[in-house]
Amino acid sequence: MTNPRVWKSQIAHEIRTKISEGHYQPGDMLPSIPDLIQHYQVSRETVRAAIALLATEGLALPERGRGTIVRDTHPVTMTYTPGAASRTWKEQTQGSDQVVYAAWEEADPGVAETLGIAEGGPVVRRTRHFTRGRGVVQTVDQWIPQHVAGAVAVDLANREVDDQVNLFELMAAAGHAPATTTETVGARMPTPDEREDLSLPPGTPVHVTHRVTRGEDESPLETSLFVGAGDRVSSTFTVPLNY
Amino acid sequence: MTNPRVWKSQIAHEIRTKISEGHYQPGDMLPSIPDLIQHYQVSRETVRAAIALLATEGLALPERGRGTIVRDTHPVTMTYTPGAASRTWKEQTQGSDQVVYAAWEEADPGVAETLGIAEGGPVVRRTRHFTRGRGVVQTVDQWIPQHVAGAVAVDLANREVDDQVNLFELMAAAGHAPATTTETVGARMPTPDEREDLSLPPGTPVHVTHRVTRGEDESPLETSLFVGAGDRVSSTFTVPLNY
DNA sequence: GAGTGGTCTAGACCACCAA
DNA sequence: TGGTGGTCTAGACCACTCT
Repeated sequence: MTNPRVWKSQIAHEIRTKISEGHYQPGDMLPSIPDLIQHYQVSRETVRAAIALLATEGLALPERGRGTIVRDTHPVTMTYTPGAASRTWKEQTQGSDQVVYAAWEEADPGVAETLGIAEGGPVVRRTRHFTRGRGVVQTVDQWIPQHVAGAVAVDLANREVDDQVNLFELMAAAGHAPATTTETVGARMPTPDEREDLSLPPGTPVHVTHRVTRGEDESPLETSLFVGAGDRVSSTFTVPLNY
Repeated sequence: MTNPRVWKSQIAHEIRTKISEGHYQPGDMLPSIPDLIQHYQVSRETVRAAIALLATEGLALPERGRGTIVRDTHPVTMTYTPGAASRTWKEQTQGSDQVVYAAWEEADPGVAETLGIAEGGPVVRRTRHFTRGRGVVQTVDQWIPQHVAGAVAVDLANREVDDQVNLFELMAAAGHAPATTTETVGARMPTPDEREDLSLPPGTPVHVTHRVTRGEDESPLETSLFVGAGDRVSSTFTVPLNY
């Protein structure tokens, strides 16, 4: 044979099919492990391996003492719209955001390069958590170079300053008016830290947005890294066409 | 104890740390399973479970007969830029795209709604594969409603017509000039089909873009669904700011 | 306490790769 | 042919939830 025995994939495939055909609805309990052992006449670990596969695909959520729940596949409940600010977040999502960290730091190589400053140069770093319902849905790290942060009328290294809209307006007032943002959007699996911060179930990717805000002269004014729960955050962009 | 025994997570954690600290570099081989059994004095399945964890996180890639390779964490090698067309794809990435399917179909409910036509109404569906190096990197499904597809000077249900730029120009020539696109970007784990099409290693999410192209009067002209390998595709948007 | 999933073991056999 | 990872087993013990 070219293949080893196939129980694991076989069982996973059958359950996956039953989910996609609606035999098992989101919220339903899957048959218990002992039931599946009976049904397929295989060992416990084999059944668990099949379920684990479905879990990493985001289709099932095993819970100790209760059973295995069929997950809602794409409950994309929230939209982050770029080029807008946290005011928009609140309006659109009825969520909230909170500054959890703000301080002067030395720019690491990556940040220094995107901001066009010297490595190790002074930057303000601000970390925010965006919340909706219970639980953090997106985290943001923001870096602002000294020549911008120092020109602004408030102390950005202070957690009190918590409104993005004001920040952009303050920048404008300080002679650093933001003109455009460039956002690069990608996906990857979360680090263990991110899984904890965002309470991610197994098999849920994160949605990563790297933003650079520039002034009229194209000089970078700030850069941010948004990391959102892949099953709860998406981004919408509208772009005029030229072809 | 509140926790069961922890070997699996413990071993995974140690290896993960060694990767992030550079003791194991991308491309290196991890110690073999027998070595790790020796080192940690645990059973084979326990070691495999730890490695499987790292694999689903995208950090390790076990290969039969060879060993387990440390994966390159974020090799985002390619950029899809929205509002542009496949001409741009070729210029930017030195890749190619190929039409693998083109035919008239009946609109399913979702497509019908986004296109603003009747459910089951006639649409042209076109599927393309975007390739770079060896292997498909992104697949696209596109739906064009009859009043647009029928007005265009070529037969879109024919696979020969393969250039997106021409399509937009053809639409314009037929009195349906595209004016804007709205793109919604998200992330999720792939279906088994997608894993095969895109040759995705375990633990790699897909990067999903849902696009709607509209004319001057906001009427939908086409909709597309882009599904890309999360470790190879990202999207970049530049947006003028208004705050 | 009964039932659920989580972890671990010791051993077996298989598929694949490279020398 | 020897080493690597992949699958599977039968049984044990543990942690958690619900009644």
